[in-house]
Amino acid sequence: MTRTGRRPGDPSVTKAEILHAARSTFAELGYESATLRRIAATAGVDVALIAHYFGNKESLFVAAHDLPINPSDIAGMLDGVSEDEVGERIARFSLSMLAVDDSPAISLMRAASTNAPAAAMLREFIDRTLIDPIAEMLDVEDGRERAALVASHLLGVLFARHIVGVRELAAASIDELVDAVGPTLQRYLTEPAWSGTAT
Amino acid sequence: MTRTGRRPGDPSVTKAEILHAARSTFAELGYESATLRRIAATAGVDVALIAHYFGNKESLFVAAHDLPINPSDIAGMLDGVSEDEVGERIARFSLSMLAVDDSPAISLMRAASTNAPAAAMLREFIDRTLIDPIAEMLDVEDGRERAALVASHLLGVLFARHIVGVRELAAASIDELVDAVGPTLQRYLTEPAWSGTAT
DNA sequence: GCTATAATTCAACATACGATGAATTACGGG
DNA sequence: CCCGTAATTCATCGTATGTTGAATTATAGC
Repeated sequence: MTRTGRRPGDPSVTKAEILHAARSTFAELGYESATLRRIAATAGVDVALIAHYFGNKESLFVAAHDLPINPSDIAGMLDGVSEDEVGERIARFSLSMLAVDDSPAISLMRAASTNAPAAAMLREFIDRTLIDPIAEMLDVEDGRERAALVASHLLGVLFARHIVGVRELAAASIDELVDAVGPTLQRYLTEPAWSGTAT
Repeated sequence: MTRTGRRPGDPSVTKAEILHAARSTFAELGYESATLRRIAATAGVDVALIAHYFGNKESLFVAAHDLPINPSDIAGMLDGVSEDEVGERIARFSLSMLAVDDSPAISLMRAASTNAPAAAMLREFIDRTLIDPIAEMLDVEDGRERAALVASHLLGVLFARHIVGVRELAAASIDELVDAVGPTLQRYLTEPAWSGTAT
């Protein structure tokens, strides 16, 4: 059995396996509890190889979460949708994309809870992929506040369903969630101005 | 300077200081990153004293989060509130109680993200202090599902505001949040049946 | 085909953690 | 006033972590 040294085959698949293992391990355990050794073991690789490719743990985390969704996805999805369907559309798109136990979104949420850089990543991600495009589409003065409320509700559903494991939500299907949450998002987006959020 | 041995004064205040330090440290850093040594340092105490009083880290965590709010608080607060004000009432009560950076709720949320026992604690807490009393008050078939949606939104606002630090929500006052979120909760609670959540 | 370079593992490091046991000091009941 | 007991610290252990450097093997360019 060959133990040390370079092994035959394409190195890029090894690298991809590391990223895959990192994603699912971070998603399952969060940033601090996901150890490099465990990720390496999952990827069938020595710890040092991770350092070789990614330098340190934080860089690996960043690399593993870099391109989950790009902002144009949401923007494109909103294209040509009638105003009164936009809430359901956002709910369905976001939830079906993100409501999976080992999705990068859940991973980021887990990590963000205990790790400041991860929280910054998630904040930026929410800004770029949710708040920015939604606010731009709405094109009203308090658009960002409305979009932030939408984002907060989606985050809450994901948190309650996948992290806390609230029974009533964990038992619900995506369709049922969309039916329940969609109209709420709709209301946040198109209800005529209420007392209002911050300046 | 006295270094070792028992020190003068009431030991119960020392114990209380440990619990206080534990709460704020867990709230700030989450379960894994909040080290016993740091908590001890914050409390001005040696690590071993924590072990003496609480046994191990998990027991300390449980002790530090044991009685933040009891179920009757919510139940009592809902007493005699007219049906169309209940959403705002829950929003105001929950948010003013929980929307503080070092509140036990935020601490539990942080810990729940990466620690299964903490997630179980939070799940039970949500069940007992939110879903149970609200569902009982509603007294309709899908009461628990409605209450779970309320809880998820509240969790989302807390998560987005205090953990992720979404600007638009962090900048908003409690009153503004209540104005925005209250009607949504109201809708979840009293809107005539929609397509529905799980069985 | 040779060789420089990249890929990969092994071994080890310094550090920090949670836990434990022994020692020292103050308190409280008789 | 004395003595058992509780409160508190010190010292240390075993373990696990992230990181680093040296050694070994396959690949790719000439």
